[in-house]
This record gives sequence, C-alpha cells and structure tokens, in this order.
Amino acid sequence: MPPRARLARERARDAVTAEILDVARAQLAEVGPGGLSLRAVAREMGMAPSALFRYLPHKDALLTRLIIAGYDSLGEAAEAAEAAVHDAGPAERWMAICHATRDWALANPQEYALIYGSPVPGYAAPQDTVGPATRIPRLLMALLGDALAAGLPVPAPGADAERMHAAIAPLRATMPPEVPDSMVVRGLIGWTHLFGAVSFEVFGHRTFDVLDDPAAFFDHEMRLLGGLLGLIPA
Amino acid sequence: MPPRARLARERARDAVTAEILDVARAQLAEVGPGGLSLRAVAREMGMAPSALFRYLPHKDALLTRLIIAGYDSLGEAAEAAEAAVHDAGPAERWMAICHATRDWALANPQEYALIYGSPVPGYAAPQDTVGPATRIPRLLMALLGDALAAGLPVPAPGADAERMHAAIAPLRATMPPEVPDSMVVRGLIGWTHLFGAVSFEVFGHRTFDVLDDPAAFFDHEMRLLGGLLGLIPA
DNA sequence: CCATCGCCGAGAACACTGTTCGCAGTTCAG
DNA sequence: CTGAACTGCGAACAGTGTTCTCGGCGATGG
Repeated sequence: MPPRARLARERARDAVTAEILDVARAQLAEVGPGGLSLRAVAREMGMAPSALFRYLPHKDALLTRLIIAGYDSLGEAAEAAEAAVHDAGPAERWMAICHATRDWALANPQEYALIYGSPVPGYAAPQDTVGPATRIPRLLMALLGDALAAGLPVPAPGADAERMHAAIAPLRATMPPEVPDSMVVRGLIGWTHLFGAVSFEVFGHRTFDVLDDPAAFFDHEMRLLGGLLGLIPA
Repeated sequence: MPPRARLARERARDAVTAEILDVARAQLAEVGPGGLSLRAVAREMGMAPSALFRYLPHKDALLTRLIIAGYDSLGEAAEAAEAAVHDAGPAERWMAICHATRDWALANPQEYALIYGSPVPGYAAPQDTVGPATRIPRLLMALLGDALAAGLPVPAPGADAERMHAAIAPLRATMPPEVPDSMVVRGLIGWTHLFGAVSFEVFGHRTFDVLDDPAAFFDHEMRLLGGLLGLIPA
C-alpha cells in the first residue's frame, strides 16, 4: 500500500467527512441538538441518506465529533482570551476566562447546549471527549498554580481537611503536589460556578428571576466569586 | 349544566389524563426526555396512539405537565427539608435546601434533566411553569430575609452599586424594599451555584475532574458558599 | 494493459416517531 | 327519546435512523 497513492482516496474521504461535519454544525446552530437530522444533512449535501453511513457508523458518532469540536472551539476562545491578559495578574485572567466563556456560549447557544446540557437519550460520552472537555478547568488550575507561586495567600483548611483530601484524590493526582487542597477545591468551585452562571443564562432560567442587565450581573457575580477564590483582593 | 352530572364525564377524563401523566413519568425515568414517546405511552395503556390526542393537543403539552410536576416535586422536597430545620438557624436551613435539592436530583436524574437541562428542540416553556419553577429561589430569598431580620451583617456594596441596583430591578420588584441589593445578589449567587453543582454532578461532568466522594465535596462546597453569602460565620 | 478488488453512492425497505382524519359507538342533556 | 357531544379506533402521511443490495468507478496487482 504505497502511501502516495492512498492519499487521493483518503483525501477525498476526509473532504467529505469534513463537509458532513460542517453542514451538521450549521444545522446544529439552527435547530439545536435533538433537532439534528442525518437525512437533512444528506439532503443539503445532495447525497442519499444511506451514503452518510459510509462515513459514520451511527448518529452518535456525529454527535461525538460535534461535541469535541464544541469543546475545542470554546476552549480555544477561553485560552485566547486568557493569553491576551496573561501578564495582567490573576484577577484579570480569571475575569477574561469567565467573560470569554459567557461570550462564546451566548454566541453559540446550541453548541453550548450540546456539550453542557442534558445528555441526549441513549448517548454516552466516549473517552475521546475527555481531553477537550478539560481545557477550561485546566486553564483555571494553571491560573491558581501561578497565583500560588506568586504569593497568593492560602486559605486555612477547614475542620474536614482530611476528608476533603480523600475526596479530591483523583484530581490531585493530575496536579503538582505542592498545590494545597484548599486551592484545588477553590478551583473546582470557580469552575462550577462559571458553568452554573452561564448555563442559567443560556438555558433561559434567568428569565424567571429576571435581570435587566445580565452582563453587568455576570461581571459582578464572577468578580465576587474571584474574591472567594482568593484571586481578587477584597 | 348541573355540576353533579357533569362530574362523571369529567372524572373519567381526569382519571385518564392522570394515568397518561403517570405512565409518561414512569417512562421518562427510564428513557429520559427526548426518548419519551407518545406511542409507547399509548401502548402501555392499551390505547390507540391517536386516542391520546383527545387529552393532549400535542406532545409539548405533555412535556409541560411533566415539567411542572417535576418543579413541584423538587420544590416540595426542598421545602419539606427546610421546614424540618426551620428553627435551627440560617446555616442549617441553607444546607438543608442544598442537600434536599441534590438528593432529589440524584434520585430523579431524568426529571432533573427535563427541567434544568437544555431545552428540547422546539419547546418553549409556557408561563404556567414560572410559578413552580421559582419555589426554590423563593425559599432562598425568604431565608435571606429572615437572616437579615435576625441581624445578619449586610455586606458592603461594591463600587458598581448603582449599576447593580438597576440590573436586578425586576427581581427587586418582587421583594420587600428593605432587603438590600447586596443580599439579593447573594441570593442569586447561592441559587446559581446550587444549580451548577447539582447539574455538574447529575449530567456527569464531574466524571472528568473525578471526585472520590462527591457527597463530601458537595457538602464542603455549599458550606463554603454559605460563608460567602454571609449565612455561615467563618 | 487488463482483470480484480474495494470503496462509494443510490434506492428500496423496515421500524419507529408525532399528528390528522373519518368513522363508529357510547354517554350525556334537553 | 332524540340530538349532540365526547371517546376510541384504524388508517394514513410525513418524518426519522438504519440496513441491505445493487451497480459503477477508481486504484491496484499481475
């Protein structure tokens, strides 16, 4: 199997695969996950529906690729925003990540719903999505590590220190051991709240406790939480 | 139209409607939202699929009723848990609400996904869901109000006080004016974080930043946030 | 250069979905 | 008792994901 010759076929195949993904993502933005239809994708591409199955084993595979693409797109946006203020101190970096995440989610609500909403019926996230999914948390952990090295005061551990130590063990294993437990916990809390705030807004649950200026509230909220994390001096 | 006679028909109708709801909720617990099928409900009831439409204008109506039922079930659980410790002080009340919410969500993950997950394709939540949906936030606001009356220290407003005042205006209108802005904000933040933490866990996003003891972490997390809200003395 | 093998697309088919319509039968109201 | 409203059924339509079979075209081995 000479690699030179094989390329023609494979390139064509990759091109079609890429087009499927593109069309699917465009359709996702319109009708949302769940509304996504393989037949509609095939229709728009001028193909028979059955032909799609030469490139995808089943619909879930397409969803997986879209999910990974979504994670990557969001991760890239957050990383770029963080990099742009990387020298401006932890508080700015924290806020940059928060705002980038919110902006991306509001600009791509359906993609956000696909990756952070309730899982679709029979779908189970395969291992491939783990890497891209952790880009933002990793960004936050790096931020906390830097701040720590720069002399960020470490909050005193609570009474349940040893129990916490055990609870976060798996996450600990992925991080340098000199990061104190309380910092790991703070990072998780920050990430959790960022997700909660953005999801509330994107999924429309903020229309009940109505806000006149969601952007201002978000800024205020995340700044306050940055204080709790110790990233922003009170 | 004598109300005595009409009752027979209406009672039968209500009974069928209730059975539809029951069967649908049972099926929801198995296959989740999106996987819910009217035909399957009819099958289990021994009815023709078309007969269901005598009781429901369309599938969305069934979803709406299930959503309302879900909100009410969750709200009741939280209210009951709060009532049980109502005299034990704000910190216990806060934690009771948090744990009740998490417990209910873990026990009914599909119902939780239905009400707090990404909205289904074409579905738009009607006004009927507003009341039940706000039971937990209202509980939190009442808690904050009580704590305030009992002498809870009010956090100092930040530099963006007047902007915040405008941002939360609609929510303000539903509350007694003596509650300070900073308290309203704290309440929203607490509610947001509770939602974020529970959703993270129920939707499986905590399997990435793996935790060995999610229950312990949740307890720690919400207690810490209770401190930020001023409900728990540091 | 030619035969061959593998891939690719098309079309039909199956099982499933939500929803509509027309037709019966039952049950109630006047 | 008669007429009208309500109820359920069966068939049908348009849509979905998926499978299978078939024909053709391109790249490959002799």
